[in-house]
Amino acid sequence: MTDRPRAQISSRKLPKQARSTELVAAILQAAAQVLAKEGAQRFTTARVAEKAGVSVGSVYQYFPNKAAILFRLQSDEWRQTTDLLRDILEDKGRPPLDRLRALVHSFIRSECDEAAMRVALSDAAPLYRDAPEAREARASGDVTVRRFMQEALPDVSGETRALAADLITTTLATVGKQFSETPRTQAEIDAYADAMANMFCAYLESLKRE
Amino acid sequence: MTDRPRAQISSRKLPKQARSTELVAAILQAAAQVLAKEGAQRFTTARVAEKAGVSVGSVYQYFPNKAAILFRLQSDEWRQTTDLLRDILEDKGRPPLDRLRALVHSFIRSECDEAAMRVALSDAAPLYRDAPEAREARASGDVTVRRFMQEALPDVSGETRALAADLITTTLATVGKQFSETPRTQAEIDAYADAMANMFCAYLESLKRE
DNA sequence: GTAAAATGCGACTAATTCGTCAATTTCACC
DNA sequence: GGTGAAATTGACGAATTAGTCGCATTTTAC
Repeated sequence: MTDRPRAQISSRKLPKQARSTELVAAILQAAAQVLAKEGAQRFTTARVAEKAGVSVGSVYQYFPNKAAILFRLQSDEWRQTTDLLRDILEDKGRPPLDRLRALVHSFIRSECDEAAMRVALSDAAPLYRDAPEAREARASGDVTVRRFMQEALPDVSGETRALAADLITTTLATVGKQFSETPRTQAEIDAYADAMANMFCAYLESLKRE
Repeated sequence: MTDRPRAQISSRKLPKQARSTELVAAILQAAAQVLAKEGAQRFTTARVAEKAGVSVGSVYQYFPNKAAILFRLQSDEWRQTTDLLRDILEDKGRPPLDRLRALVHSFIRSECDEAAMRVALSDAAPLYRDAPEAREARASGDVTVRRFMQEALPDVSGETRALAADLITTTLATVGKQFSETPRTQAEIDAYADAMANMFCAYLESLKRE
């Protein structure tokens, strides 16, 4: 066709490495925005590139395919959550059940922030969840919770403890996600987190008594 | 997949002859199979039609769009679950907490049957969940659980009870789904259901004591 | 037996999407 | 200023998909 005028975007001159690093960051940020605003269905490489002010070609320079972008977003999200979790659970200055309560509240609150993005990310899960990297990422995260359970329930058998850890982790994650899918007031959020914390504590207490 | 929610999701026209009734049944059965075997990504009207031994045109004769087929599958599934739930919870011959235990076991077991189809169905949820019909369907189902909670926790405030009902229902549904996503032995299934039932019972007991 | 209604067909259209690649621009270094 | 490699571009190819429409076939009603 005809030659088209260049879009002259005045980007700072930067050393090679930094330039591409920024590009990756821009792509990820744009991806998060597209995901939150448009939803998983309308999350396309073209839209991400446009939002990032970059061409599709550049996106494919740093990500092998669409799923890789989504997986990266999910990984970042997940590591953030894991860090939060560890900080709270390993604060040895407080009784275990207090820490668990605090954990539930933090988690639910953080789940309700950026709810749109998280929901869309889980809508898109079919695209990346079968990747081997995704599997191994999931497996490596239960260590903290196991250690906590060992401290909270020292006299309970390892098997029961592992099951309880699994159940609590899964409940927190899945119920939190479901809960955040509809908009809530802060009061509702706190009430729900309280109820969940009560349930967990009652459960652990009952295991202690056995 | 299309992106925006379709205007209408209910049946386009009602089958009048026996022939067409059979056709609808064939489409639904084929749809369930395609969903289970191919997953949400590869669930297309063409594949459903082929599996049903029918043409795409015929599919569109009775379903206004793809989402309608998925919604119908979901509805059927959901009604089946609701019936199961009611039968168990309203068996007045047994103590409430016994019934709750039985409910958890039944639910988890049923969730693990046809796991592939249910997972795919929830993967496809973005396609039908925003439809008005889907919203109202969800809302109408908590009655049974509320009644049960009233019986199990007569002395607890209505607010607390409603919250507990919501929490238990959501936990059962979401954790059950997550649990069924990976293949399990019967022993694992029973152990997990036991743990979950223990958690619920401990929670309700703790509410009674307050 | 026949006409009208109901049902069924499937090639086709229009739209969307992912990912590629030859051409172009930028930039570090001379 | 000049040079070549790295970075970036965006039009394009290939593939897939939802949904339509005119026509063929079957059933029903009389």
